[in-house]
Amino acid sequence: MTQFYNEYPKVLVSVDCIIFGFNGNNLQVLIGKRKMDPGRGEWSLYGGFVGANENLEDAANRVILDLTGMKNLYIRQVGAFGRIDRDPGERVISIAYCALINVVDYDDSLRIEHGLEWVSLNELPELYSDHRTMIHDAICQIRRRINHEPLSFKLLPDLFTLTQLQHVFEAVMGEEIDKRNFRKRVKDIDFIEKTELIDKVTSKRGAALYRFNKKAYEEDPSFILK
Amino acid sequence: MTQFYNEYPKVLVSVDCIIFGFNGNNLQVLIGKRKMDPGRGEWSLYGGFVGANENLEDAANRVILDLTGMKNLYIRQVGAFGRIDRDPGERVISIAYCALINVVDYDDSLRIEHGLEWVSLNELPELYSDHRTMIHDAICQIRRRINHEPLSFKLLPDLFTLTQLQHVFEAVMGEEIDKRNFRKRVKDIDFIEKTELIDKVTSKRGAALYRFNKKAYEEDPSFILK
DNA sequence: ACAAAAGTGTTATACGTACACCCATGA
DNA sequence: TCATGGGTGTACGTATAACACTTTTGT
Repeated sequence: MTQFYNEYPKVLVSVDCIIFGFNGNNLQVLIGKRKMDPGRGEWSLYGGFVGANENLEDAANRVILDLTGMKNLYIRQVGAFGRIDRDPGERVISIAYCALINVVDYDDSLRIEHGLEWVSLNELPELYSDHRTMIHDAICQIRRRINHEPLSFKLLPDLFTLTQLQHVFEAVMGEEIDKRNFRKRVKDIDFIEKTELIDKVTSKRGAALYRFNKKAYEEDPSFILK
Repeated sequence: MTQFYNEYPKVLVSVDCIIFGFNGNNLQVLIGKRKMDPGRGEWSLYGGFVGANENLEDAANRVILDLTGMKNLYIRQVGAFGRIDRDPGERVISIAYCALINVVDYDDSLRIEHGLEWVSLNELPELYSDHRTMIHDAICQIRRRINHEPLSFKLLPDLFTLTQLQHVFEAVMGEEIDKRNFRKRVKDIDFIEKTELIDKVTSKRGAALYRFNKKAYEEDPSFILK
């Protein structure tokens, strides 16, 4: 079986998934209480071991599909976490992935079935092992990317108001943005398209609904919002 | 031995090290021809397997020490690479690390002993497995960081001229920089200190030598060069 | 004397930021 | 009628980018 590298140690490799959602005000992460030893009962990200014939990203997508029923999400590797004693059971090296989902698309019964909770970033409890570091690294990465990649739309429905979009940016960056300046910048971005539709849910007056035009983006993916 | 996760597959985990140097004009990477199967004779990064009781970064530092005799280098994780068939021998997941060294400090006999070559980024040959992707990801990361972290000095001697420093930035970013604008920005950075020393090697007139003041940096690590 | 690299300021433009009021509607 | 969120423009200051000539010295 092993042909070349007989003499070297093998270790368990897992993926841990940081699933971000947006509740209108805050970025939230899906966490749950561990249902197995070691660490039973501690708050934890959801993860899984990488199969012998499974790519890392496939493993992450498998875990996320299991958790959310969703496919083809925006997903990025956050990094490898391999501290010797990071898993109290035995040596496990874990590759963290983060994904962004629109919570409205999420079938909440799946969340309950898995015993998961949406927790706002600023209300995170103590977490198992190095999971807090993973989340921290993930949010740093998203902050870096949000002004250069069309991330923000992944956290929103297909149709969204500019106020909703602004709230996503504010939640990710952790600071308030001036409404007029924000809208001025958005106007310059061709692939954020105004539709004829009006959202009457979030305000009495009604707000114009916008849409991310993927084709327009792919024709000219230059994108610097700030 | 295995207490908790008996049923899951274990795999080999390695680190691959992307060692960047600067030759005065170009960024260069240390690569060598593989001396073992699989892939014997192909150009490759230098790596090593992660020990059962070894942290990932420790493994990377071990490999780099072996290769260069140098410790405490600037080192960053680039990412985990785990495509099923990335290693033709058997499943190996590799964590890529990049390091920056000042080539003048490097004992060239070690390079020769390991059969390594400095190769400029724009002259890379075909590389073993996914090593080209690793290098690509590493340089992208350095480009992102060079304006926010004091990286550039790691590629230079302790004393350097502003022209040398500018050449580092140009090599990393892959574009020319205006000399006057560059020097203007450097003047605003307190921890890049002018010394009384003059370098007479690189020019007839002589150029002032500068130094990175680590203490000053740590007191005020805010740093945006561009 | 000349070649080669060091060193030095000004100006125009673009960009980011601060800021306050009217509008439309449902309750 | 009033409370709520939607929508709009300007002025100022800062940061960035473009640009050319003089100095020193070794050969």
